Amino acid sequence: MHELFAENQAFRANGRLWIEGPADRFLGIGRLELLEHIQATGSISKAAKTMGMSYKKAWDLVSSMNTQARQPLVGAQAGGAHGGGAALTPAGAQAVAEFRAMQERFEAFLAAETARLYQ
Amino acid sequence: MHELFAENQAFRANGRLWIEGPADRFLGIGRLELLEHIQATGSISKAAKTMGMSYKKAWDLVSSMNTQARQPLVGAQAGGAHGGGAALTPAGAQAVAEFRAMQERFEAFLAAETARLYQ
DNA sequence: TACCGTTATATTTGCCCGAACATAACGAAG
DNA sequence: CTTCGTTATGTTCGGGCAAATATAACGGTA
Repeated sequence: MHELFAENQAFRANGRLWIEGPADRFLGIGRLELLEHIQATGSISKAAKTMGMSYKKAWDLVSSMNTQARQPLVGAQAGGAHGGGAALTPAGAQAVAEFRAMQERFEAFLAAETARLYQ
Repeated sequence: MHELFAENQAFRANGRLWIEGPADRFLGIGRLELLEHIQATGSISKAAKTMGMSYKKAWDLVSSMNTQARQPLVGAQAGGAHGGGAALTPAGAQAVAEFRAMQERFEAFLAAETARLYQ
């Protein structure tokens, strides 16, 4: 393979990884980061803002995950002290931890494949 | 993780894998299959037709690969006995073999990750 | 009870990417 | 020198999906 690519190692293996259900995508890197931001901020709207994402899109993603999972990943309440808020359920926290680990194994795979291009 | 997913194992890990250069995507599963069809048919247009792809799109993909690689992956000639044709160069055949193997390693990775969801 | 920031949801707008269409050149063969 | 199937390339068109916009409801608090 090394003969095919430039000496400066300009080429690399890359990819996308996700978990999908029968109907739709369930969890990918974008949804993972959204969950992590919800975990950090306690709010869907704050998480969306920090990611440069519209609230509607963020809410649609959360809705997709909550309806597909056996148990919701995000619990939210409208109204109240500061307008409301959202937090990860235990299932959500577990999903974040597990998929983050899966993503890291995938990145290790990609690094190994990139190295292989030049071995 | 097993508590998050249904007993019927409806969820699975999936993904996309490709090799990218400094400017653009270089080789993915779609381009790989195109190269394999060119290899089998000796023609860009026949390969495109069997894949249900427009000739222009197929040619654009071939052009992208040929301009990014150190050596062209596909050699083609217009005109002649039966209008011309196209064939993989040795570099093209090598790229097909190597990326096909990479893709199969990726599919093994996905199968292992899917199994892990329910372990 | 007015206010505030959030959740929740529908509708409209806009834009980009791919599909479709069009055209030219090539070169052996008859 | 016409025909044929292919390579080669530009341009136009349309649909689908993301973005933007709009609106309502919620429920503590002051």
